[in-house]
Amino acid sequence: MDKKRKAAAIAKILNRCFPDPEIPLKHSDPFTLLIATLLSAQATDAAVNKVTPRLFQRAPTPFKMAELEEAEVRELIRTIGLFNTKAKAIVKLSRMLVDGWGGEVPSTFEELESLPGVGHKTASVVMCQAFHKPAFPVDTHIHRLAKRWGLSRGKDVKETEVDLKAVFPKSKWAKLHLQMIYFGRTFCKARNHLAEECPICTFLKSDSN
DNA sequence: AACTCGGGGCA
DNA sequence: TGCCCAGAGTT
Repeated sequence: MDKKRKAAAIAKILNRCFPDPEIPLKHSDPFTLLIATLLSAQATDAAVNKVTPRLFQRAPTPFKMAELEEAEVRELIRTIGLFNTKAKAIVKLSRMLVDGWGGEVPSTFEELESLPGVGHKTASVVMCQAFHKPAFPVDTHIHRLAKRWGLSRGKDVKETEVDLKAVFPKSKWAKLHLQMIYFGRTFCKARNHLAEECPICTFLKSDSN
């Protein structure tokens, strides 16, 4: 079967496993989602959810966040990995939003990626989850799954993103990003790959291709 | 391309 | 304990 048919079958299985995938603060405003996504780098949902209530109570908007001392932000997110780097980025980013964008989060890749602490992956999450624009955030989980499923031979996430965009319809990118991450965390783990219990591995094996 | 930040998860 | 991670920036 060709890759698009394989991809469609995989998407169906993912929908069954994770019908309504969530990320921290997915349904919030763009600023909150941006900060939560930035905090999520190399960290777990639980760790992020632990610090965001106090952080956003103290500074719910770029204007409020821009007024905080870096030391206070660092203290508010102290329990998260990379807290020093992230605190610096959050304060500077907020001040940039106030000075250059009237306190609004921009909705283009170029503008988002010009902000400190915001790379292509974080920008992609904001683009598709906050602004509902076409983007497929590809991280190391998704990179690994795409290769295991034979949907990409990309040697980095950049190449994998191109390959995945070619086989999945644009309307599904945002949801697939979340579903694939949860799937990678549950079944196709980086280490200790649970191939016997993995519904997609089972499907691909049973299929003659 | 390699290194660094950093607490947490997992073997 | 040691290695890796829902990345990004610097050298």
